[in-house]
Amino acid sequence: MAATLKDVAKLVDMHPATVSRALNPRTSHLVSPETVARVRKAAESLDYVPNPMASGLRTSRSHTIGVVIPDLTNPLFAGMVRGMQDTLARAGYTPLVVNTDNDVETERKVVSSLKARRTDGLILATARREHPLLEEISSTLPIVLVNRVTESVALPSVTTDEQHGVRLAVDHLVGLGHSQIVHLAGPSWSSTGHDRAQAFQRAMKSHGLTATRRSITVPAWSVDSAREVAQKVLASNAATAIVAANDQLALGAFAAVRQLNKRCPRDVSIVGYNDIPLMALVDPPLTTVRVPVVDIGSEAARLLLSLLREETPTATKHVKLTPELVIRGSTAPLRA
Amino acid sequence: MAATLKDVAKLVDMHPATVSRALNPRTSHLVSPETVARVRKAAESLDYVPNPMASGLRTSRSHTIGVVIPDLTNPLFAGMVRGMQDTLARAGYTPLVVNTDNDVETERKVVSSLKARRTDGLILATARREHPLLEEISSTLPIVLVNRVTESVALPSVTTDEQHGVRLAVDHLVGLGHSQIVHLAGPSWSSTGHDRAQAFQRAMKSHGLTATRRSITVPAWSVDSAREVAQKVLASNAATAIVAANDQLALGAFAAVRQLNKRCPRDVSIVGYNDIPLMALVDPPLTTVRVPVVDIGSEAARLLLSLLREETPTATKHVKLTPELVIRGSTAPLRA
DNA sequence: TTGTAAGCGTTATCAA
DNA sequence: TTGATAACGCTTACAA
Repeated sequence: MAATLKDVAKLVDMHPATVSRALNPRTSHLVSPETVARVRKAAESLDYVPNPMASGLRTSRSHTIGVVIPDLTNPLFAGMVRGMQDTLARAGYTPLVVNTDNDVETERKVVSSLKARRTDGLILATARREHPLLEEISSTLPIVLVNRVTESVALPSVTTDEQHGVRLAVDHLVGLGHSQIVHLAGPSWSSTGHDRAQAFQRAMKSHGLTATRRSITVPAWSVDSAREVAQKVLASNAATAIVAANDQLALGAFAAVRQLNKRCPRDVSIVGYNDIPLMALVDPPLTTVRVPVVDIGSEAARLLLSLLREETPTATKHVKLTPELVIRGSTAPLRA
Repeated sequence: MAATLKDVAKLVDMHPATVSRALNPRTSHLVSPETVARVRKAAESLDYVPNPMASGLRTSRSHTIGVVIPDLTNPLFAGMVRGMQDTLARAGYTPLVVNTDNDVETERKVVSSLKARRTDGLILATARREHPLLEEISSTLPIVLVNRVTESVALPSVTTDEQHGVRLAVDHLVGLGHSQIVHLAGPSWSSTGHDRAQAFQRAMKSHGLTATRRSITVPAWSVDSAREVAQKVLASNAATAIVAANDQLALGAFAAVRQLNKRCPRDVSIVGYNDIPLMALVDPPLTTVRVPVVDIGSEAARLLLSLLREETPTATKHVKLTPELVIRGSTAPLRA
C-alpha cells in the first residue's frame, strides 16, 4: 500500500541505499545535491514516509518515550503530559502514556509493558517516594524523574521548588497576621506530600512559629478525606489559616468550613497548591501556589532528549522550576 | 541487550520458528504441549519479550492506535483518553495521543504523523463539524468517530444522546416553573455546539415554548467569552434560566450573574453540561448533565478493536450512550 | 510436529 | 558519490 524506499528508488532509477542516504538529513551530505533534490521530489510525489518499524528494527531506536503518571484524569498530570507531547513531537518522538493509579503492582506492569515496546527513554512522574525497580531500569534506559528526586540512585529530574512554594504560602498568611496556621498534609507515601510537609515545618520555624500539631496528614489526595480531616482540625483547633498540600485538599477544607458554619476567608483563610484549572472560579476564588505544569512537562522532555543525544553521560542534571503565589479571595487579614 | 527469539531457540536447542510458534497464542496449537512448556520456561528465564518492531515489520501491524483530540488538558478529553488507554492496553494496543487545539492545519499534520507511525486505526474525537480529509483516511484505515457523526461518509461512531441530555435539562427547568429559558450555545463550528443548540430548540418546542432569540451563541468554549455573552443576555433579557452548552460556559454564566449583582439560583437558574470534575464544589454546586466520558472512551476503543478483528466489514455501528441529569444547587423553582 | 528459507523496509559497512 | 550486500528480529509458506 504505502510507498517504500524501493519504490522511490525505482522511480529515480537509483539504488535504495542511495535514496535512504538522500532522504536522511544526517547522511544527505554524502550525496550530490542534485540527486538529493531529485530523490526528494520523487519521494514527495509518491507520499513516501519511512516505515518506523523497519528503521527502528535496523537502528534499534523506536523514537518512542514511555511516560508513567498516576492518572491522566488529574489535571496536574494532564498538563504535564501536554507539555511533554508538544516538545517530544517537535523532536520526532512519540510519548506512550500509561497510568499507575498510584498502585505499585500496576506500576511494575506498565513499566515492563513500556520496556516491551522498546521505548528509548522513560519519564516517571509517579508519586510514590520509595521505588524498588528504579535502579535496575535506570541502568538500561535513560530516565527523567518528574516532581521527585531519589536518594539512592542519582537520576536527572525536573522538580519545582516546594520549599519556596510553601514558604510563599506561609509568608503570605503571616503577612496577613496569621500565626495559628495548620498544614493539611498529603499522604506520607507521596513524595510531594512528604516534601511539602517538611517545607511547611521549616517555613513556620523561620517565622518562630514552632508549636506542635501544626501539620495533620490526610490519608488520600481526595476532596472528601480532606474534608473529614479538616473538619476535625477546625472543630478542635484554634487555627485561623490552612495551608493545603494541593488544591483538592483546599477544596475539602472549604467544605469543612461550610459544614461548621464558618466562613472562608472571614473565619479561616485557606491556601491551595498547584493552581489546577477553575480554581479562580470556585467560591471563594482560591489563593494558591501556581505550579507551571506544562513547563514541567516540556522541561522533562527536553532533558530526556538531551540525554538521548549525548552518548557520554555527563553529570546528572536537575532542573528546578519556581512556583509563584496567586492571591485570590480565600485568604484575608486575621480579624482582630 | 534484550533476548531474542534466537537466544531462546538456542537455549532449548530448537529452531527459532518453532519457538515463535510456541510463544504465539494463535499458533501454539501447532506445537506439542511439552515443547510449548519448555519454550515458555526458557523464554521466561531470559525475560524474552518479542520485539514489536520486528514483528510489526513482518506483519505490518503496529498494534498502535492514533487518538486525535482537541486538547488533553480539557478534562472531558482526558477522561475519554483514560477510558481508551485502559481498554486498548488490555487488548495489547497502545494509543498514540495527539492534540489539535481545534486547528484544522495542526489536525492535518498530526493525522499524517500518525499515518507515518503506521497506526492500525484511528479514534477521532475532534470537535469540528466539517472535516475535509475524513473520507480519504477512512478508505485506508479503520476509524471510529467520537462525539460526532458525519453526513457524507458512513463512519462508526460513539456518541451520547445530546437530544436526551438537553431535554433532561429543559424538562428540569420547566418542571421548576421556568419558561424564560435561554440557551448559551457553543461555537457553531463545533459539532456538539451545533447539536445541543438544535436539541434545545426541539426540547423547547415540545413544551410549547417557541419565542425567538432563545439561543445565543458563544464564540469560543471559554469561561470568559461565556461571561461576556451571558452578561448581555441577562442585562437585556428577562431570562430566568440558562441552559449552557457545557460546564465552562455555565461557569461563565455564574460570573455574569455575580457581576450583575444577581444571584444564582435565586434570580437565575443555570444548568451545565458534561459534569467535569469539581462541578459539585463550585458555588453554587452546578446542576449539570453528566456525560459518561470514560465509558465513551472505552466504547470507542472496543468498537475500533472489533473493527480490527473482523475482516469482512459489517454494517457501520453506532454506539449511543445516555447522559443523566445531576441536580445540584444552581437550579431552583421560579420565584413567583 | 518441527525445520527451512524467504522476506518485511531500513540502514551500515564495504567496495567500486 | 553511488551501488551491492548483509543484517536487524520476527512470521509464515512450504517441505520434511
